[in-house]
Amino acid sequence: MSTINHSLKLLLNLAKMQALMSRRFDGLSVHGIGFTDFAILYLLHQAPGGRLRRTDLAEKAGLTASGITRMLLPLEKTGLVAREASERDARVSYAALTPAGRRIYEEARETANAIAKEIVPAEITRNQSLTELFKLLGTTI
Amino acid sequence: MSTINHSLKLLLNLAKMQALMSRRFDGLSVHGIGFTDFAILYLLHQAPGGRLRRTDLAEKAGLTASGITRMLLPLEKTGLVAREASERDARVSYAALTPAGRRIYEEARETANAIAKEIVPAEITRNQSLTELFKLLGTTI
DNA sequence: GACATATACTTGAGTTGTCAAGTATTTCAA
DNA sequence: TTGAAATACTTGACAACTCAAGTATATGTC
Repeated sequence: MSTINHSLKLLLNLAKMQALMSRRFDGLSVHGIGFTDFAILYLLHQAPGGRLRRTDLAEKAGLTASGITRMLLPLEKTGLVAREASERDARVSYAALTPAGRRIYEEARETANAIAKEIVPAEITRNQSLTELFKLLGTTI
Repeated sequence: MSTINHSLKLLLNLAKMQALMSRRFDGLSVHGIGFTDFAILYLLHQAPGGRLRRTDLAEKAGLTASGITRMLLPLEKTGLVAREASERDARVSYAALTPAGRRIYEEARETANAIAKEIVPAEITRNQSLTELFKLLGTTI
């Protein structure tokens, strides 16, 4: 085979797009957070009780356990996320959204929604095949 | 609006998928290169004369000018890419694929093709809407 | 032909992750 | 009930970028 297959081409495009996109989301910096921070706040906001085990949060965000430790550090320092221990298992600790975290999230969400709309034309998001892709790959947030 | 719109959800998924994916491409390390290195070699391989201006390469790869300088450094050091000056414009320099670079690229391509096939089921790649997405966003590699 | 502006690139400093290895706790099987 | 293996997390060292600011050259305008 002397060329790249379609799957690989798609992944190259995906990588490029993600790079461009994440730079656009610098607009979130007015709220003092980055794109990944936003994803974390979103996941916590969605979770029952506004909290998740660090491992689960890592998995949902597509990060490693180590990556989550690193990303949560500044969020805990600024008080957007609190660390909570589990009384059942001394190994686990939770990341929980604080009231301040919730407030920032809700503000940042408006900005993020606006940026996303700019980047991705609305018709595209209604296209089934993309959700199919994510489903098949098991990466749905 | 109290929730995330579809565009934003799509972008969150995209980011997650890209993170997972790029970790899978650690398989390229047997060739001594990473995923972005591979993308660079691919773009040079494709280009007429096997070379591109650094700026153009950056744009095509979705990196900044600074990022390209940084990424090319080790590739030049290991001799996969050569720096060539322009005789028309003293500001520009080209990145050119060397014979060694071409060889490594061709080897790595087989690995990358195989990994991509594993990650993305073939049916998906035939789905138009994804290419539509990339086209509309103008990010096609 | 001189000067403002644009373009191509590099560099310093910082951010956001990774992997490999380490620590603590839990679970399971003999 | 005692180890061996698994799980949850953290840490050190490093990679792969980013932005802001700098240098050098080119271009267009008066």
